[in-house]
Amino acid sequence: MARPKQNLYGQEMGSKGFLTREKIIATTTELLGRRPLREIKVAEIGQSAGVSTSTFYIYFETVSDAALAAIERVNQASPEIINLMESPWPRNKLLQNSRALVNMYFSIWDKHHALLRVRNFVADEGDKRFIDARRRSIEPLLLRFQDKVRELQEDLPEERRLDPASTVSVLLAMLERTAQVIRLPSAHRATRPRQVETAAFLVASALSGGVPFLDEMPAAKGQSGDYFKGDIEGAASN
Amino acid sequence: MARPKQNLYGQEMGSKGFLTREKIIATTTELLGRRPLREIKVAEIGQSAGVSTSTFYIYFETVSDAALAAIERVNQASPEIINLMESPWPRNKLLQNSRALVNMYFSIWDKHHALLRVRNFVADEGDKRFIDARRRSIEPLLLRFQDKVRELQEDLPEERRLDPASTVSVLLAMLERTAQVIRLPSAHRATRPRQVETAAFLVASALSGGVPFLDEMPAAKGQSGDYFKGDIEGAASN
DNA sequence: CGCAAACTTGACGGGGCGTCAGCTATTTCG
DNA sequence: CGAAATAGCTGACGCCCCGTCAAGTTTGCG
Repeated sequence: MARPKQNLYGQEMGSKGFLTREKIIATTTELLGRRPLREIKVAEIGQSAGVSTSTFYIYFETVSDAALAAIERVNQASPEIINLMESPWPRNKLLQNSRALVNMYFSIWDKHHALLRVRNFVADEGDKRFIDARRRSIEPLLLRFQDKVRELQEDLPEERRLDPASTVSVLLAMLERTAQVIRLPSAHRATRPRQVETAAFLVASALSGGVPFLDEMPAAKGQSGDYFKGDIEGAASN
Repeated sequence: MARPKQNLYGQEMGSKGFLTREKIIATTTELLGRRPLREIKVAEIGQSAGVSTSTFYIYFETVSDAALAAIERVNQASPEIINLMESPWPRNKLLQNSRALVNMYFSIWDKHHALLRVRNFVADEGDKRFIDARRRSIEPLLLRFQDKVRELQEDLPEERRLDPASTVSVLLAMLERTAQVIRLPSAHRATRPRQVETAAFLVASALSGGVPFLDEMPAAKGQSGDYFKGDIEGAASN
């Protein structure tokens, strides 16, 4: 977002500078698809992009910064997904729609897995720019997801509803990580279609708040501490 | 595991060498708690551990290798968790037990988040040693999780059961990522206790295979492709 | 055309990387 | 015990990447 109008020297960027910057971003994107971030050198980007390292430093401070610019271009909320999330989800289509959502979500991760992985990793390290990039990228999805939670749980008695913000946060966490894990070789017999199926099942369960064991369900928004008094060692450490 | 008996020079390690190696691992662990992996220099580890950089290279090839050694020491399957997973889970305690499990799991991530994050990131990049480290670390949990799926779904008609391997893979993915995300500042009102609650709810749902919308549930192990025919762009790319 | 702003680069000092020869400490064993 | 063998440690060095700067080239505009 907020495409910069100046380079790092404070100069107004004209068409030539803009193109050079674009080429650097494109090259960085390309390299990140083939090699871990930490192995990508400024000299390598320069060589592939056909500019000197000095030129690189006119537009970016570090390789991570160039990667961030590439990451900002990834649209996690494709028109298809938005469209799906904004259409009504009748009860008898809940699982089908969840499945479609999961597949759409995974296909975006398939396409951009290197960039999205780096984004999340650096964000997890606490880098505010990457945290913001992630937040901005998932926000359109997140808000519509929350609406779906409210929509699908409006029939439930209040005390059995799940908190929309927390529910969506956990669901997106599941989707993010499953999209990654699904790419790793699995020693156990977890196949992609079956993991899609499980993910869809969980999305549907959480969205609808449906539970088959209501008899023992306490206030759904309760404090978890009430039910687990074991020795949580340093649960708030670091 | 498989503590090396030799250093990288092919020498048998005596007690002195062993202690030096331990000190390097401990220092690496400590530094990783304060600073991202990529910023940690060999010289810094050496200085903190009271050895020269040359000594470092006798025991490890790179900083990542030292980090891997530190990671191998983390036991994700604490006795408490194993104990919980091996005890019976009566239906009317399903959610409580799930909640306890989630809290135990999160507390381990709280304690070792830096190491576990690095482990998963490097594994996701395709590094076999880190992939193996992750697999070995979660296996005790994973197997017992699978047993619970079978145990809790044995009453269900076969066509409604979830595939244990895929179910557990997705659940662990959810727990791993949620344990991370829970640490990030949340712009929306997702609080830790509520995210624990949602995670526990999803664990309980998946373990029991319970669904409130059985009427439209197809063969639970089906191919996801049957239900989503939209334009999945490059779902198997890269 | 001519000037100012935009753009690019080669060259360079600084610093982390990884190796090696040579020294010290410990162990082995006659 | 003493000496040879083995384990352990390090300073110094060459290499490569980093990030900057002064000095050049190109572009746009009056």
